[in-house]
Amino acid sequence: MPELPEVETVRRGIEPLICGKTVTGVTVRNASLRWPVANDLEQRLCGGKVVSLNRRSKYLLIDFTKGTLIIHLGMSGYLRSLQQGEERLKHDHVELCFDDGTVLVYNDARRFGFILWTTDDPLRHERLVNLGPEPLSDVFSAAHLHRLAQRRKSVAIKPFLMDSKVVVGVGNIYASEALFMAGVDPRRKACCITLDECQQIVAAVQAVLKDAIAAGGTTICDFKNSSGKPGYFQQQLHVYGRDGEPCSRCGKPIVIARLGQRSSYFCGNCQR
DNA sequence: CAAGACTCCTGTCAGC
DNA sequence: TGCTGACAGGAGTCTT
Repeated sequence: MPELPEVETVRRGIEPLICGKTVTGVTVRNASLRWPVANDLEQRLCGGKVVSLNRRSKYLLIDFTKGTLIIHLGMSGYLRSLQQGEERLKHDHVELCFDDGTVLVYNDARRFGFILWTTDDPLRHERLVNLGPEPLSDVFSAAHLHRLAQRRKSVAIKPFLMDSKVVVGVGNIYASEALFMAGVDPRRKACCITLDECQQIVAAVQAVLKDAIAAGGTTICDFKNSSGKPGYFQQQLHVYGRDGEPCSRCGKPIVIARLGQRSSYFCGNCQR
C-alpha cells in the first residue's frame, strides 16, 4: 500500500529508466481504473519525451514535452520495467514503451489508482489544487498544525493527521507510527492538542517518513526485476498491525481502536 | 463548513 | 479442502 515514501521510492526508481526518453507506444489493457484512462492516451503520449519526474503528495507526475501524466498508485498499484520477452502479469493495465526499448508497466490489482493526462500546470489540476502542504516542507510546522487543529472540535488527532488538507502523504500506517513516536493518544480531539505536542507530532511525522524513504531507497535496484516492487514495509513498525503484542518501549500490549473507519494501533501507556 | 458513512476493488485470511 | 464473509485501505462523493 503505497504511501508517500513508497511513491518517492518509485519516483527515484523509474526516473533513471525513462528520463530523456521518448514514448513510442502505449497499450491500455484495462482502462477502468479509479477514473477511466483516456482513450486517446496513446495519441497524446506518443512522440513525447520525458522531461522530469516529480511527486506531489502521493501523486507521481511524469512531465513530458507535451504535458504531464499524473499517476496515483491507489492501494495496490506499482510500476515496474519489463524485460524483453517477459510475461505479462495479471492486472498489468497500462504499458508505456520508450525509444530505447524500455517498457514501463502499471499494475494495480484493486484498481484504486488512476492515470490522468493534463496539458496544464499539474499542480493546478483539480486533484492536486486543494492539497495541503508537503510533510517534509517548512510549511508543515507546529504552528500550521496547531492553527488548523484548534478549529476541529470533534475529530480525533489521528484522522485529522490523515486529512490531506492538513498535510499530505500521511496514511493510516504512518499516522499510527508517528503518534506513537510523539507519545500522543490517537483518540484525543485535535482541538485539545497543545502547540508543544504539535511540535512533537510534526517532528515524528517527518522522522517516520524520512526513515521510510531511506529504507525504500535501499531497494531501488529491484526496479529492474519483474518482481521488483519497491521496499514497502521495510521499515520496523512499532504499533501498526501489532495489537496484542508488547509495546517496544514499555512492554504493555498494543491496543486497537476504530477512528474514522480506520484501525488505529497505539500503546495506552506510552501515548497520552 | 464539519464530520461521518459509504463507495470503488480484489487479495488474503479466519472460520466453518 | 472449499466456500463464505470480513477486512484492508486512499480518497472521492453523499448524507446528516
